[in-house]
Amino acid sequence: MNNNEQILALEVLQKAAWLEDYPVTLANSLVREGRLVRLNAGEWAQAEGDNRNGLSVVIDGLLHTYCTAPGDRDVMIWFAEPGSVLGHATRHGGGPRLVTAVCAEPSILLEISESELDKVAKHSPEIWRAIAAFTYEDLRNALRMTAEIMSLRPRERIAARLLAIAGDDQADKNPVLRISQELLGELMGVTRKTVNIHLSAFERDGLIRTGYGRIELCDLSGLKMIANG
Amino acid sequence: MNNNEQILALEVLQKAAWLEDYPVTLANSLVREGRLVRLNAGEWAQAEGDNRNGLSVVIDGLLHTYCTAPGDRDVMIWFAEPGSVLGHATRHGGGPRLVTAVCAEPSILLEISESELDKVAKHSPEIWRAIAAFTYEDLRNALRMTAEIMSLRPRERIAARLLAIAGDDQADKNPVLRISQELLGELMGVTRKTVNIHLSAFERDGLIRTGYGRIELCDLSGLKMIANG
DNA sequence: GATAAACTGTAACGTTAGTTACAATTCACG
DNA sequence: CGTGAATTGTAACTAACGTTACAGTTTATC
Repeated sequence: MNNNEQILALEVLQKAAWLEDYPVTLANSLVREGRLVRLNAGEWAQAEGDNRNGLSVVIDGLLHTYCTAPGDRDVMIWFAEPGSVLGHATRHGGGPRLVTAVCAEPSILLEISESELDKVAKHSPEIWRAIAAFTYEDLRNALRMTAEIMSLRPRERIAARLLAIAGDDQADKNPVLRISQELLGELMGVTRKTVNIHLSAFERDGLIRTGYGRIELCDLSGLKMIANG
Repeated sequence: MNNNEQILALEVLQKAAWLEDYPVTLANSLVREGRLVRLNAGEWAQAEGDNRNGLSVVIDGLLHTYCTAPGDRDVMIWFAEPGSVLGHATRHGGGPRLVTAVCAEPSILLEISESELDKVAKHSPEIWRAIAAFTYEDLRNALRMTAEIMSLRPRERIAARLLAIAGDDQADKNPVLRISQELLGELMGVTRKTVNIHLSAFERDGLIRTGYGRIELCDLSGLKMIANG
């Protein structure tokens, strides 16, 4: 059982974008040093402000990440899926964690503490380079999001976010998002009503098809045109 | 002359937050391997999408960083001052740069290419850890900005941004920002008019004093209260 | 299959920021 | 000093989103 999970963890690490350019031994070391943790839906993987150091790699499940704005307002930032990394790894503490991560489904995390990272780094110092890489990727997404919110109006922003959530699944079929309009609004800082209005308009124009907790993107290029103004 | 600049570069690196926990030899190596570049106001240090790798450390001057949203809309993200780092350093290219950096003043940059970084890393592999650290710091700022934009209304956002720009200069005197209302608006995604309305209100309430291209923060705790709703 | 929970559709109203345009002020540079 | 550029002040109008509330629909759970 535990063994199965270890094998799964190894597979996830090997396929993760931030590790794919590094030797397999690195993924092996991480699984060997880290601890697998099972969490139920609703449980917190980590809280913003935690001072525990180290990383948590999502092996299975789905988490939602939140960030706190001034005035104790939480805003949902993004999802963490298998392969995503939570937490940080700066030297000497380096300050509190950035986000709160809550399990949306039962999930499995691989937790690697600061000292365990040090052990891995002893034989594979390039681990820090890999960590810099995924942090940079997170930075890219955060900046993109910031630029979108600042320069796009809700209608365009909704189109842009739909495309971002769909990701690069350039499969042959139309991408289908399983997400409520309420959550969509939370993700982009508008109310459900606003989301609803624009989704209805998109559906009228044949760009998407909506259902109960479900959005099918039918015309990706049309959505891109809207996102681009 | 060049020697003076090298000494300056060394000082800046030694004082930079992301290097302060590392031995001085690391800063020395970076200065030795890198090249000092002088740029005039208006010149681009790097463009978003550039595929050159490597880092640029701001040694002197001031740059504005911009990010592009869908539809070729540029939004100003932040400033880069001495000690800031531009660029990225992921393995195997790792994709285009995130931001466009434009000199607001004549500036001096220390450019360190990917291969030069590799040379430094040969003797000091911990350089990657330092790079991960400042990338994480940038991520922190970007997420904070995202959370602010999503959850705060312009009035509160303006207060929050004023405090962020003032930074941690918790000197005895009131912080003074030298920035136009136009630029402020660009920084937080609202129009100059909106900035103007709220700044006027703040001034009426004695929180700030405005002048030509100048804002003095008189009541930091009052501004914090507004930022917190 | 029945009941509750979650999600979506819709509406009236008020607020607020964007748009556009122009005038007044301050500064920089010669 | 004096001219032009940059910055700030102001205004009327429009459009859009937020707020609040409730009804209708789909799914989940037992």
